[in-house]
Amino acid sequence: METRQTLNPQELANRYDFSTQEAAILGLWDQRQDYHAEVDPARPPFSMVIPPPNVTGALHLGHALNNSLQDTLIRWRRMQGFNTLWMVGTDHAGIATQAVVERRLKEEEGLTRHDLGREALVERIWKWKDQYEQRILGQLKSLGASCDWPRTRFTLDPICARAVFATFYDLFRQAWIYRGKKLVNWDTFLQTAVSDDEVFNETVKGHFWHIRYPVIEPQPGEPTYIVVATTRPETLLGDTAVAVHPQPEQAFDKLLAELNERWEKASEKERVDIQAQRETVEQRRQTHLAALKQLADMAAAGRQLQLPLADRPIPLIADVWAKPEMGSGCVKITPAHDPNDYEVGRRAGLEMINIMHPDGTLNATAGRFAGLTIKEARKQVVAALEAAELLERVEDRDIELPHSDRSKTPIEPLLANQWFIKMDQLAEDAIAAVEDGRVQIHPPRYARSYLDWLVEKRDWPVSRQLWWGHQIPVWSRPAADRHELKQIHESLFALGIDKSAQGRAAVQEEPCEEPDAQQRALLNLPLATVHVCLADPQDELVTALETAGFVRDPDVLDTWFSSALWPHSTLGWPEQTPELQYFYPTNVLVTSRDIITLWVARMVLTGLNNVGQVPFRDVYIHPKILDGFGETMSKSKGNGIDPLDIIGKFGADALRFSMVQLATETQDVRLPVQFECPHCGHSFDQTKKNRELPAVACPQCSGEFATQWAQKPEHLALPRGAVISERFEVARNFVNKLWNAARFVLIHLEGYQPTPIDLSQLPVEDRWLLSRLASVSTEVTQRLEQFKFAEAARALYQFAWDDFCSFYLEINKDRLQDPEQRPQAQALLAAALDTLLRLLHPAMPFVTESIWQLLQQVAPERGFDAVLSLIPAPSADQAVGGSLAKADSPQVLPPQVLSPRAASPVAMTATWPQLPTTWIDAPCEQQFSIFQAVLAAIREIRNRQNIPPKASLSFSLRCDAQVQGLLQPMAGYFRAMANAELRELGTEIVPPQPNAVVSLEGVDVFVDLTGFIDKVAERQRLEKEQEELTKANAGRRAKLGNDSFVQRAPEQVVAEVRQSLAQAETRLEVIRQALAAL
RNA sequence: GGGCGAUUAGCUCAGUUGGUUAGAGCACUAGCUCGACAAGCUAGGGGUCAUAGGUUCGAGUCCUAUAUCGCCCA
Repeated sequence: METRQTLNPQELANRYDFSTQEAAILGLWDQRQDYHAEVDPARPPFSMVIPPPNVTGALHLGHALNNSLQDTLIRWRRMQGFNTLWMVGTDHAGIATQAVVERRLKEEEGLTRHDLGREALVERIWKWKDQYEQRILGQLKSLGASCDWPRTRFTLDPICARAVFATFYDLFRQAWIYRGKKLVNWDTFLQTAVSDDEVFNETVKGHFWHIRYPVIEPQPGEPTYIVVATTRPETLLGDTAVAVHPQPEQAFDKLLAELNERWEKASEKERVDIQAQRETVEQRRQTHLAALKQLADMAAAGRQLQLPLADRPIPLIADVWAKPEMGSGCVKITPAHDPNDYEVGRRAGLEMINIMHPDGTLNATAGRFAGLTIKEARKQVVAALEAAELLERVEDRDIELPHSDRSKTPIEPLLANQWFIKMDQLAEDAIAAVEDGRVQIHPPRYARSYLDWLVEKRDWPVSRQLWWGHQIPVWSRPAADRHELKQIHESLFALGIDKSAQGRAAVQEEPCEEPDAQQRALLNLPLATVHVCLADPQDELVTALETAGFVRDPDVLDTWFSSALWPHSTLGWPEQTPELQYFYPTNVLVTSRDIITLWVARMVLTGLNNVGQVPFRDVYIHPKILDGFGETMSKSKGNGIDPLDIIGKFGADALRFSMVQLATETQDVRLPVQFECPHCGHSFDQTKKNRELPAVACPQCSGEFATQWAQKPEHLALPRGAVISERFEVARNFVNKLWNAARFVLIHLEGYQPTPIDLSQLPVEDRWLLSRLASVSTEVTQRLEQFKFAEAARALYQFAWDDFCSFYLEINKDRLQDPEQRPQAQALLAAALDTLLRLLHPAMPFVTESIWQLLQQVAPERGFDAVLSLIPAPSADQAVGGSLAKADSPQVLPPQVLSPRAASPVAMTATWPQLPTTWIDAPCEQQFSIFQAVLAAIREIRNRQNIPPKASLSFSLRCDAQVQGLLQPMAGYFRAMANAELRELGTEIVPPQPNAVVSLEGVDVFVDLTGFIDKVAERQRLEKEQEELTKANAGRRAKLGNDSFVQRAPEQVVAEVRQSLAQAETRLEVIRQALAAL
């Protein structure tokens, strides 16, 4: 930093050079490490954990929003005197990261993960992680995030891993973790299961094949075959039943009753549709009911069908899943390959036949079709059916087909062994925590999605068929019979793995679902499987277990399992570390609504289970940023804004302040997106069309530039055009305004000497400023406590720009010229700027720190610090609830004379302003607003009359003694701010002639128009004013003439209307006279 | 199908427990390079508060329905 001797404020650039300044400030902060927290029981803690960004890729604008808000909170609390910890780190993001690395492997080397092997692939992903983690942390730093960098964690690092295995072991031991079968969304390309939220549906053109299933030994009068329809004919190889509705008549009745009910409530338009449906159902009932009843009877009688191509008998069963109104009313059941059929299979105790290899080809159970891909098998199955004359007909149909978001290939449902976490008790505890207010969600409406999801208590499947993640710490061995089972238990006993294993290992025995021994033998199923879970997967028992024939589960845990532990795992749990005891529970979690269930709810339930306390007290859910079309931003749409582009073009403070301004209570905010032309700098709206092009031409200079889609050499050769939003200009301009206001102050602090400020001797403008400062700091504090970021930003913006710059600085221009007034003015200016910087620091840390450093050189000792230090720092017992207990105004009365004190060396650790409420002076603010109104009136006349700014005006004011007392000392300010000379003021004045008059409440302004008068303009202005007032008064008269208003409305409201009518009448009279005089 | 939310100026958004003439920023118009700031200053124009009902002395605000859009869950 420059020294006092070398700083010449006159030489500061008139535009804030954010890129240079940000780099310097980052260096300063890194050197000081004020962001690092150590346990200190004497001080109250305030802690947060970052939602760990995925190491999959770079940060996007949503992260910028999320982290701007968190940093605003943490800086604010730090300034309030809390010992603040912002825990930072990244998430390994299982499938997302593995998929990215695998895709690159395929593209760049033509290899699959199987070519490479587990160990080598995982090694590659670690390398990817190292690279991206660094990039992500770097991005957070450039955003100004004051995370506790030395404590950076990663969900796969040893500390987090320890918590993961401790949790798994604990749940396994209590049998809250169990293994079961589940249909998973199988991605045949990546050969892994993907979760429901990684699946998207796409409508594709397909067919509906109607297939005949012959009836075995039909009784006389019964059909010889049954028709079922399917969009996936190859799955019939895995069919284990055909279902028909058990009570078709009742089903029809119920359906019609429902349609009637809907018809009653429906609008005319909908009724047409419902009526058509009713007719179709009625008709079907006529044509199909008898046959369906017969089928139901056949099912009850245990009739069997011959499964085409596979030549197996399968039962005809009765199940409500079969819809009598659809197709033939019969449906084939393939429990291992369809979620609905799976449920039917469970109800009916059907066999579940898996016909697929993990790579999507058919396995041995498919007989002669084994080895074929799904696509090829479908072709051949259809051909074979045709040849056997079992294909009745084929329909064209649009099909909703699930696709994997990761590989963009169709999903095949597949039955697999999975580990589950039982949700009963865990969910109940997490529900209670929100219901009794231990965790508060803001805005409160989001508590509903949290609770609705938890009450379902659906068990949490935690297995993922991946290599990147925490490998499940369970070793298993199947036992074919009782003898082997006994042997296994004996060998475990010999290893010391039994009930007395004392926290090292736990055993579960999973019996086979199939009770029948013959069936088991047929399907090659074990009698039972013995599972051993190790608390530490590095335990030396591993070798012994593996020698004893146990095999470790190859799957890894769901990423959310490790992130669910984030608030306590990062603090060292299961060790009872001092950090855990001091910083847990954390205070606030800031996140977005789409992971309330996936993440927030799970953190609460694991926190309660592991630590016995909620992980955080407040959850703030911020809005989602959409583009100008109301669509979510994403790289795949081409409308994603890169925060680094914004930081480069507008500065980190502009990005942050914009984010804070966006954080309203609504659930979405729109940010229209533009392209920026790299040739001429022109920015223009993105459209749904141009955002998908590899190259775009600038409408201004017609220069072409490349977008993210550029791939061909001719496009890659073009310069890259950034995706930005003009909305950041507002905040960029604000940052610059602040910079220039500071320049003004710094320039005028020349010769500054620390001077005491005597509050009893202050002129009106200073009292006004202190009053505004006190109200604004109170308001901003309250807004932040309520998580109302946008409102805090609004209050700051309005104060800094409209009050501080437009009035206070302008007024001071005069005073600073006067040697007698100058020291006092300087003392107040320095103190006021100091306070403003503190207030803005949490949202705009760089520019405020830059200016603070300059102010340190010019005025290191300044005014309000004396008051600020009167505020008691929060004590350890004030930490409860996370909010600074309302320490309100200082216990000690604020002094009348403020002595300057040395300020904090950095803004980052300066005290948060909490000015005495006694400074709030409503009458003074009201009086000052009269001054502002008179000033505005004079300026309006000048503009209306087209009087050049350089021409001096003179004016007179008619007002009462009180207003006279206020405005008399401010006469000079009218000169400075409106180039207008106050000639006369008081009750008895002689208005200049000709004049323009503006009648305000309590004061009439007469501007001397000698030499300027434009009668037409003046008449227009007066007539417009007259019209407005007359219209408003007509409304008031109508109100007062309404008896029920006068009788029923509160007296005060009626009185107010009467008063405003009277005042408006007085003003109208002045206008009428003026019009007459014209 | 169930739930949540939105609809206010050309655009993006505020709008307190219902109470004077509905606000801000951007954009637009006119004027201004005066020693902090043209990324600026001064002033101005612009709104049947989505639609239809209802409650009320009084509705942008409360209730009901409709329309359009977005998100979550099944």
